[in-house]
Amino acid sequence: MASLGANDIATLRGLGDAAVAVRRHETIRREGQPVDSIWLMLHGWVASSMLLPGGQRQIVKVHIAGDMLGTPSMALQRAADTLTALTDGWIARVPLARVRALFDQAPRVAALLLMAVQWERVALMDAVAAIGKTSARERLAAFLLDLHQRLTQVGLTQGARFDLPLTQEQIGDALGLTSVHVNRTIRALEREGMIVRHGQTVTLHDLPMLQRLSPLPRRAPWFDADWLPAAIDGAVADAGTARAMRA
Amino acid sequence: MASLGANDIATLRGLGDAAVAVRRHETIRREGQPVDSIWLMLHGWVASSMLLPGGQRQIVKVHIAGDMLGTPSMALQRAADTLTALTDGWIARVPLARVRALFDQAPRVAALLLMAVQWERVALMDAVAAIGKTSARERLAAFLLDLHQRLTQVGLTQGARFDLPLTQEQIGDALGLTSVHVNRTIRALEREGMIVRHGQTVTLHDLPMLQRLSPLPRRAPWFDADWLPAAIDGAVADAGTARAMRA
DNA sequence: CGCATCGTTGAGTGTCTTCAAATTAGGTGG
DNA sequence: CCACCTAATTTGAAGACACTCAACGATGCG
Repeated sequence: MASLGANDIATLRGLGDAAVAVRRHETIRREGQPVDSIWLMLHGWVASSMLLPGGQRQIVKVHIAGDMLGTPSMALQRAADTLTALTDGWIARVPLARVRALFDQAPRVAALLLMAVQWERVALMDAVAAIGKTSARERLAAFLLDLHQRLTQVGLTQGARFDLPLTQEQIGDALGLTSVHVNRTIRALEREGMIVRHGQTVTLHDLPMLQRLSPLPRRAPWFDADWLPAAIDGAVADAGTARAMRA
Repeated sequence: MASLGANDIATLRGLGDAAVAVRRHETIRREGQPVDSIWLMLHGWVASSMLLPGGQRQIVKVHIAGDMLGTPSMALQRAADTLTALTDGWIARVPLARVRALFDQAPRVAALLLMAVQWERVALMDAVAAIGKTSARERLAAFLLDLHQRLTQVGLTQGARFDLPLTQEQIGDALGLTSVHVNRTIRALEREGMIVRHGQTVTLHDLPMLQRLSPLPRRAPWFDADWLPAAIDGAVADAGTARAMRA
């Protein structure tokens, strides 16, 4: 459990209802809707986005397998973000009441949940810094490295290669850029030999260079077993949950 | 407790050590340092900022009285953000062990803490959207409105007027702009009669217009007593804590 | 009163955007 | 399996918003 090494997404579904399939472009939950549940992401890609009055869409987070979806809005009356499937996938609903119950019945899991949320908050701080202060090149490098790292943790990379099922417009929405400029930036990195593309597949061909270009540090999580309240419902469930919380 | 109406910052300090004074420009905690505590903010202004390799500084959050400081880094081995006093003020340290204990001893407070953190996460999502997709004018309007609202909740506004002890460079660091452009934008809003300044004092002279300009919605928190686990240590402490958690 | 910090303004530059169109890829039905 | 249609990528050219560099003015503190 300590360092998120566990590998059973299945046990994590102890919290959730039966898995449900979602299709590409499908809206899981729209912003403004009342909040009554969160979701566990079992397979596929989902974007959490916000629509601005001017019609622009900002993707706030790109979710992958193992992530928890929609949790920020649990402190709100109406959801702040829209959850849209970027690919076909599988999700499992978790009624908020079940999350609530964790605090009484599984304080250890509740504490892990808090840590996971704080981790997400740091990721958002990184995003603010990247979007606010860095160039398109740097932002794109950080974006690719972050995805590579997260995908590696759930076994969805082949070495430096991984599948990136986002359109350049969606990448732009995530990075605060237009699709046109995303394209130019991607092609520049490609021309310089830092990345290689084949269809949706991206290979980080010069990782050291990309890391030098990225403005964001790699962060070390701190899941010290001693920190947390005593276990109640067994290490297996915890391991799965911790993995889910990586989102 | 339900809607954060309570008003005793003092009780919230039940969690914290004795108050400590900080002076303007003083660093409370530097990024990269090991994490062993958080802080409650009793008085003054504090910036949470991140330093990028290029030397740029991004202010990720401007903290005011009643906020909790440094909590995102509790999921990390080393702190992600630097906490710097923007004005003289008072803070109270809370060892992480005491936060940990909440989960076993006061699940209701722990649940409130999670909600407060999620609320902060939404604030960061708003920041990402604003910085990523909006103009300097819109961003500044949203910034002023947000501060006005938060300051009002802790009784630090006089109607539409409040004290804004940030330099234009600091405002720029928070909004992803240079101080020069912040200045031009502020003066434009001023020229158009939306705001009035006297020294550090700002008056939102045309609130409806500013709200129309701001790209961010006003968000309604959801602190439903029923949602939370049963109270353990009394409503008074909860009220104070909830207020603290607004940060 | 002098110095440092902060605010203000001008002029020129650059990164990214907007607008537009051509090319390529992907998916569906015949 | 090809034809077609839509979605996505790619490229060009022009424009805009915000940045950089620089200087001057105001403000406040010691």
